[in-house]
Amino acid sequence: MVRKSRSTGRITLDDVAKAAGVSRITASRALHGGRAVGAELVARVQQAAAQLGYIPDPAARALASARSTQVPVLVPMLSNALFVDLLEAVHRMLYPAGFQPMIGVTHYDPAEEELLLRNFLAHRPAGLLVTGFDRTEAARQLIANSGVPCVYLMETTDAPGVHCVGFSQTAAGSVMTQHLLDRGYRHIAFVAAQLDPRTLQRAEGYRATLKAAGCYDARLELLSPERSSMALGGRLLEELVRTHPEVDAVFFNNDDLAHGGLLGAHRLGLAVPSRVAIAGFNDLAGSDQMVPALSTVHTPRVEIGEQGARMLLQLIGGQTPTPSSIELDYQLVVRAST
Amino acid sequence: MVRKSRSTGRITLDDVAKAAGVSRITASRALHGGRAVGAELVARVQQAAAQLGYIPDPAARALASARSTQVPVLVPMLSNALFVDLLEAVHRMLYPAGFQPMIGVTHYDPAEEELLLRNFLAHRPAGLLVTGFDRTEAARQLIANSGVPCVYLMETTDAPGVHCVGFSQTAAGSVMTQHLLDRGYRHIAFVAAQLDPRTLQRAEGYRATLKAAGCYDARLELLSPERSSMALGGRLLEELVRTHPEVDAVFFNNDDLAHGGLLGAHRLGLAVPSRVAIAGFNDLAGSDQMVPALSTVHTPRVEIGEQGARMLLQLIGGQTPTPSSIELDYQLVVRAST
DNA sequence: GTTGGTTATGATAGCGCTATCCAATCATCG
DNA sequence: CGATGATTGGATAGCGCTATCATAACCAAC
Repeated sequence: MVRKSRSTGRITLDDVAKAAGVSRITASRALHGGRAVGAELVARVQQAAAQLGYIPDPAARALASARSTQVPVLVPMLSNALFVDLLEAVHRMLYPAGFQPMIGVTHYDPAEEELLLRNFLAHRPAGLLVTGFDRTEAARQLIANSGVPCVYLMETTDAPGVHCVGFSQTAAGSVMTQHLLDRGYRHIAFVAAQLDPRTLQRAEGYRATLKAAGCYDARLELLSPERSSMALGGRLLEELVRTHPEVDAVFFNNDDLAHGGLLGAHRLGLAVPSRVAIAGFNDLAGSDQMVPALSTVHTPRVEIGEQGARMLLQLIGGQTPTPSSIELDYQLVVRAST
Repeated sequence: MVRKSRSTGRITLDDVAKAAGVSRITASRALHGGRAVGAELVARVQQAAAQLGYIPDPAARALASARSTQVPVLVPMLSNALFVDLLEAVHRMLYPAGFQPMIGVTHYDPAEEELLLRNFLAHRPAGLLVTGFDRTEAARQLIANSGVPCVYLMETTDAPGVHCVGFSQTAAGSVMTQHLLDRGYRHIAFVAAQLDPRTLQRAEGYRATLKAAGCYDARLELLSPERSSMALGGRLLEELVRTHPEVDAVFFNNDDLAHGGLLGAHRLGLAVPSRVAIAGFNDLAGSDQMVPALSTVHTPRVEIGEQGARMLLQLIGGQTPTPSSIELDYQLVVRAST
């Protein structure tokens, strides 16, 4: 079929096909391997494509095949280094496999996530990576109805048919609390900001562990809806020490809060850990540099990104990954601050 | 024209047009405003679209119009909070205007940037935001030949026809150096990592200012190709103090290095600023929380993002922004560490 | 040979949308 | 009042690619 062009001078598959002396559809198959093509033709087409500098038009491919190579990755926030590490890992896995990760930032807002999802799904993505399970019912429906393979990151569930990679936030919260108990602290505060579900799960771990030890004091649990930051960590530590001077250890729910708390303690002239112990969560860059070095829980965000991406690639390839839910290990990292 | 469908049950513009009793092209124009359409028809079409839950297919739009709504934003690194702030600002401006910012991370690697550019340009983006001017010749050509409006961020140039928003890295480097001189320091070291062009420009400002004051000592200039990090900052401070004990001030090229340096000084038992003054660059979150609080240069990355995005929107709209080069102000922030 | 089952290649027909031209209507003006 | 131009709606023809079905070629088995 001959076609007249209103075209841009762009090199199309037709040009490649002509140069290789084959039909357009054969050129397509030779380049993208939809179906068997003779080895000699494949070579000829690939050479022609390389020589002409052919670049496939992703819009046309998406339109014709009802699938793009895009993979939206929805994370709550880029200012949390946790998610930057996660995104790097995801990118490292997906990009070489021919997929285009598209970063979407939800700002911890389910409504915003729903909007992003709606927009991204219009692009007919190859797959989908999202953070956690906390979303609007509409968003859930969008994912389900789209038929796009989806892997959930950071948290896990046993629900059948749900593919996820994460770790037990609750258990990780417990472990650090237990460590503080083991060290002999008895007035252990918990400080959290940005009260997303994972934060609350860690709080749950903290609470349960202290209750089991008979040391739980609700007044030592500070949950702030504000955005997590060093400044907030400092402020909350100060508040805590002023209103509850008996506090002898503070478990900050995030390393940035803990950094701020540690520095706040310095400002107040409180010795760490002798007057007050400080613990963090996530083991972000710099925690080992603090003075004293920060005890924290190292979370497997890189592995989550890698394994989540790998699982998604399997789903895209039509395989059924087993297990469908992967729970990874975290690591208690004991340093000088406790 | 009637068309048989191999379709997916997706709601198309045809469905909307039918429901509104107009032709497909009129529906398209009513929704996207390419050309004038009667007010009553617009209302009817919009209502039909809303009622059916119509979502335009971006791939089809891109294919038919040779333009998508995507706007690649290429930044060197997400682990530098600077660029996260920049991206947030860009997103805030572009998204409500109907454009889809696509984050691309170059890892400070021109070859990787070129690859990203090649891939992104295949999507026929509406516009392009890139960091600085340091790229491969091929990348330059790609941008120029694509005809896609492009705004350069972080640095500025007077070259005609180049649209850019940034600040003078050199001058900002000078200002902090001058501040240290004014405070009476005479053995001022410069510590940098990740030697991108902007870092080198700041080094240039440092060098020129010290030379003018007759205080320049090349041995106090530490340029490390490693990735910037707190750990590196601590390590380099230690090295500096060991090999050049006369050093009385250190200008770290980035706040994260400075944080590490400050903490390194603590570990070594060096009083800040009396034994050694510490200065940073960028005024990242937490610099005001350090003990002592970190003197630094506040850089206008949020404004760069906003104004860069605004400029790009003008270019996309066919306007010619004046001026084509915007140089923004930075702020010397003097705190206790100097 | 003919049948039947595999490949390997091609022709055709869209994917869902917009560019472009054309026709119809209406206001403006010498 | 017809000519002119501006404005609004529609018909047609693709954008660049792949799904789908048909066709041709080949080999094994009766």
